Amino acid sequence: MSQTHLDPALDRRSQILDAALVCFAKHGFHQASMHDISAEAGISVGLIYRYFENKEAVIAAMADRHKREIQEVLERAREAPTLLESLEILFTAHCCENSPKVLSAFVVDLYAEASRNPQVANLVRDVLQTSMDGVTDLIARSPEGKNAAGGLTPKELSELIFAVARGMLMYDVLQPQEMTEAERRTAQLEVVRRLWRLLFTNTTELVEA
Amino acid sequence: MSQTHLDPALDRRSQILDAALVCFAKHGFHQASMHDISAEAGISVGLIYRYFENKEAVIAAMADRHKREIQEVLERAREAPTLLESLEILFTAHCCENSPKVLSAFVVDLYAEASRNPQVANLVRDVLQTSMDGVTDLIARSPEGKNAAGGLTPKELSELIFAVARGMLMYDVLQPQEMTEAERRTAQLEVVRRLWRLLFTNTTELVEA
Amino acid sequence: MSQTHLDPALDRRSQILDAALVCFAKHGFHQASMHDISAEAGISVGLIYRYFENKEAVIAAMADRHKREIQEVLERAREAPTLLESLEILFTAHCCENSPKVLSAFVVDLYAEASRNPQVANLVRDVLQTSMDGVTDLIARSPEGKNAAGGLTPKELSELIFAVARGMLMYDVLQPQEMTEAERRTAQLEVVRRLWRLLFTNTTELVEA
Amino acid sequence: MSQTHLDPALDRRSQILDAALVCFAKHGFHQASMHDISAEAGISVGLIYRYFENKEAVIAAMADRHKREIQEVLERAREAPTLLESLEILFTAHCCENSPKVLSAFVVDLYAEASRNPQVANLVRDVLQTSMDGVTDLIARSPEGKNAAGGLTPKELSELIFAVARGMLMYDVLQPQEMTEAERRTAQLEVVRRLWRLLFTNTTELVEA
DNA sequence: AATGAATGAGGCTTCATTCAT
DNA sequence: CATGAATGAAGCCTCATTCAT
Repeated sequence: MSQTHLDPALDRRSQILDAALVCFAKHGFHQASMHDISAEAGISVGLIYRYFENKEAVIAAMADRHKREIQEVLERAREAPTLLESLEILFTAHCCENSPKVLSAFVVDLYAEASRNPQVANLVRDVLQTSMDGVTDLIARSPEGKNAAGGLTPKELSELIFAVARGMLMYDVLQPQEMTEAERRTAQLEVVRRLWRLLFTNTTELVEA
Repeated sequence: MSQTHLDPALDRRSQILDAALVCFAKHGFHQASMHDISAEAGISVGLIYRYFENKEAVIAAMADRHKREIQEVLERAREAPTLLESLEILFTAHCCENSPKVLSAFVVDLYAEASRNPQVANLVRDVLQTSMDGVTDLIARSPEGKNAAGGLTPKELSELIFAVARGMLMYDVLQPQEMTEAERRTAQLEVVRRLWRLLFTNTTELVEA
Repeated sequence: MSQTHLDPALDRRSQILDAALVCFAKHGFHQASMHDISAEAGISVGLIYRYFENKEAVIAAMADRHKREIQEVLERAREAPTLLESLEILFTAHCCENSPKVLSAFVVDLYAEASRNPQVANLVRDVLQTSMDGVTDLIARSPEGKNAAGGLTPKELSELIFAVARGMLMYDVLQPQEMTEAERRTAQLEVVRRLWRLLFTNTTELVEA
Repeated sequence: MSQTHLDPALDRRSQILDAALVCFAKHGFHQASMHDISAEAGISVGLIYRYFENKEAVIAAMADRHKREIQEVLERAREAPTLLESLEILFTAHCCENSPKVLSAFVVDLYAEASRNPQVANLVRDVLQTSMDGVTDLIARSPEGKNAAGGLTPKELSELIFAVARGMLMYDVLQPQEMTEAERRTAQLEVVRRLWRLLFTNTTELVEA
């Protein structure tokens, strides 16, 4: 509120990145033209270049902002009382943030770009590694995670959990608009919740009992 | 067999699609130029247009060929003696085909393209649905799958299994060349095997026993 | 003297022209951007437009200032006791003024610009004509010039002298930084001095004697 | 004639360079747009890029062609019976070639470009050095040049001669269209001829006589 | 069937110029 | 007076596509 106009330059950058996100999600990084972005942002093409060196820099800044958003979510997840609640926070965020909405298409494009742009690959790998390390840590510390099912280590569990989240996000881009995004997320959440319970319900205790 | 070289037009199409796969995986659909593809195929640009209406058609044909390859794998998977062996066949193929190699980058690009090209989306959704239906069926028929862990239905189990596979494939594009593709696949396979065993080892029986 | 700082607007114009000279010499008229000039002058872009209608006007003003500088030199040259000393004053100035330094590159650019900008062409032609007329006059009045060598008229002698000066200036822009500008000027001066002496040593007298 | 279509690629390059010469002379290197050149050549913009990497390459190729043309002239000059005739061949060519016409504006622009583009500077310096060395040699070998007037060495005489030629060429760009190019050349030739005679008429003989 | 020269629309980027503050 | 954010036309260059050979 009072912060809104503290730094107009940052506001502009955000405005441009918001527009870029929409365009990138709609057309892809390389199919979205600078003109598309400027139109979406309601500014002129030239103005983008006052805030970003070039298109590459816009993409990199988007990746960087994505990274910082994910890291924020990780902080919040760390503070949840139980492991499952932490995972739920992460999963919900990883799927779709609220403001600005991280569209699945953007994330898939980010990975596609990462496969050939080392700078982007580093950013994505970095944020992913940090997140996975955080979850590995959460698992290792939580009572449920200590003796997880299937003889899986905390690291492997973390890998599985993130793979599922990514895989579901990837699936999202195929969906026509029949189902609302909220419904889809709810349905997915139900499935992963059962997976998590399965992974972290200490079956050995059941056997012992 | 005897049909293989009867239709030279099909050979040309294959040759072009093989080249396109390499280029698409290396540069992405829209960053790869028709000239790149023609050079990779060792033919002239104009010749591509004798076999494909335009670039879009090449992409669509690639998606279509991908579909048929996956369906072939599904056939093989169906014939495996156990559910876990079926899954292994599918997982290995989904990661990387042998000839021509289906590179992870291509699949990620395919999903990215699907998010904005309805024709491609339909193809990808179709093949995925068919595969998932097939696996759902396999699970429902197999003794291990009937009463799976966590109260998950065969459909949900299938969703999980495919999500994990996709998620791991997506992760692949981030990897630098440190690890060979074979090693990575082996490591992934070990993790998913344990997941599958966990999902399909009927823990309720353990409790009952 | 007392007028020097009476008109701050003139100071601003000078400041801008000084900066423009540096930028024009470094990048050329059309490669130097208004932003370059404003940065070199340590002012904002907009301010330039308070003192000059547009970029063309800056170029024209530069040409005009160059003209007045040359005319000043001509005045000084006129007052020299001998023809050769007059020429030396002119030659030295034509090569490189002291403050602000008239860089050779600027002059070559000025002629290049003159070849397509009639306004600039008029200015340059005007100053050149004035200078040449002045020198023609000097020659005609001086005892050495009256019966110059080779049967050349004062006008032709003047043309030759200016052509040599321009040609040497043009040569300067090719030089790498090996030789200092001062050294180069000295070497050139030596050659032209001998030319002048050759032109104005009345050889006919020698013959007659 | 029969050579005209031996290599159509070379023809295209020549065609483009011819057009570029016209545009460069008319507007300057950086003011001439690629579209201007393509229009002058009667082809599309894209086609230029099949024969030249970029605009810089066109400029460099023009400089290179200029170099080869000058070298040809030097060869012809070498074969002239007397020193003065050699100089006349060189001077006429240095001013304006016939096919394709080397316009003065182009040469002035070339020097302007050389002052900031090292690649062009090297080319121009190279051709100039070769030409001057050639003339120095001609002077040193010729009976007239051995004991030139004014105590000038062959190298200094060569410098003077080239400076005059350059200076006159530079003067050309100022001329309005009143005088035809031929008339101007004739007038200039008359002056330089007298200079050359002055430089190379062995005055010592006069004295001795 | 096959080539690759040719086209031209469209993308990225720069920069002269304006104007609200 | 002075600033510099903002504009948008225009330039360079790429590339999907066509077509004469």
